[in-house]
Amino acid sequence: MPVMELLNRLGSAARIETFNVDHVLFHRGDATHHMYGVTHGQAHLRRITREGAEIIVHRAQGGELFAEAALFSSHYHCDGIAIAGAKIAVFEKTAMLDLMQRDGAFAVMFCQRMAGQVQRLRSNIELRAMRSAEDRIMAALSLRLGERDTHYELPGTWKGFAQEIGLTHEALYRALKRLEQSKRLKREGRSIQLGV
Amino acid sequence: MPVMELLNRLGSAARIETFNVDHVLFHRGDATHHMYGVTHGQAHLRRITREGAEIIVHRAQGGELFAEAALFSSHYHCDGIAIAGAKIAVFEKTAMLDLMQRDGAFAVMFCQRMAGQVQRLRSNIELRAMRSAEDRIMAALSLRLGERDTHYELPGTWKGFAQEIGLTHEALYRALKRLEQSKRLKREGRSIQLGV
DNA sequence: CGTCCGCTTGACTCAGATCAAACTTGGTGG
DNA sequence: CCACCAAGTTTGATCTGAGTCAAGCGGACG
Repeated sequence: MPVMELLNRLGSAARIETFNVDHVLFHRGDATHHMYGVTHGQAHLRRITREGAEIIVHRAQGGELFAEAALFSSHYHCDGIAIAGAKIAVFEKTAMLDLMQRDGAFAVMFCQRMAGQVQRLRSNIELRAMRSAEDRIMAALSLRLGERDTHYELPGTWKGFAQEIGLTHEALYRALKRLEQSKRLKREGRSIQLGV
Repeated sequence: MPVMELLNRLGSAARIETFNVDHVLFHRGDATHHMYGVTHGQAHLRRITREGAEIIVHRAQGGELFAEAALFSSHYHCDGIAIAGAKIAVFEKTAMLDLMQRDGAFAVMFCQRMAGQVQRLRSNIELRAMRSAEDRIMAALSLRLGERDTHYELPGTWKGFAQEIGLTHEALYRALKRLEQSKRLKREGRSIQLGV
């Protein structure tokens, strides 16, 4: 788990904090002094529009980095919130940047993580451009499968999957049913068989 | 323009190619030897689903890097296509990685670019989660505006804007009209005034 | 044993997609 | 300088499929 790796590498420039109620880690506009990593639970990036609506820009899960963009910006662009029950690793921004400058291999690894994220985010956007629920599901599954694979074990819940691809769970279940009826996939619980 | 910067830094490990018809830069599954940058025109990342449907995973514009993920992967995950009329910078993968390893500042800069992209992509996804065209437009504009700004000059066309936020141009124009009628914005050509 | 949550299905509604058509703008080339 | 073509802009009519609300089932977990 790279969050743990980071904790070791940074030594005293890192620590872990635990929150048993929702807690604001930073406010939009604050000067950036830290980057974070989620070790347990969730953390959210949130933005308030000028009309007062709240939009969640990102939900980080256990194992993921959080607010990486802080490294490259003088102030935060969103509010950062640790959700009740979360354990959050806190890294000194300057120490991180130093480490990247000094250790090329580390910098490359960090870039790799970011590149992976960019890839996944892009795929997700293109996915959501598909109007039809059925196409969207099939495309999402295709993206998650290897080239020749035809079987897939859903990591989370179907409801969660629906959210990830931008559908309501009802729409998802109905589309799944149609896909099964037209023999484009078979499923049993959370295990999926493509084609036939 | 950072693509140009890269060309200088990499010297003989970089070159520019021009394409007057659509051209496949690389196929999915090919070993990765190059990363690219778009200097003019467009390049697409494309994937073919097992049902034969084509999905465009990414459309890179002039000035953007293209297929950065190739740096961290042994083979391409998509097909890469230079659109007719494009000028594409071609960078040796190994030279890029070397440079990043050796030059910490360069690595940090590269990460910064990626971080910026991640931010924009995330915002975009959250944007598309909004059902209402009006909310979507207002939120998109809010994201592009500075905190206190109230005026904005649209960089591209309205039609392009519609695509970026996942609406048809018809839906966009109609929603704009409603927003104007309810005095939530005013516009004149491509210049926009929020509120009143 | 009760509660929570994921799962599943039904009925209805509506906002945005789609198809169509006209007008404007801008740029190209003769 | 004007004719012309391509692309953006604007509006109308219609339709459809996903959202919403509602309700019931079953398994997990304390």
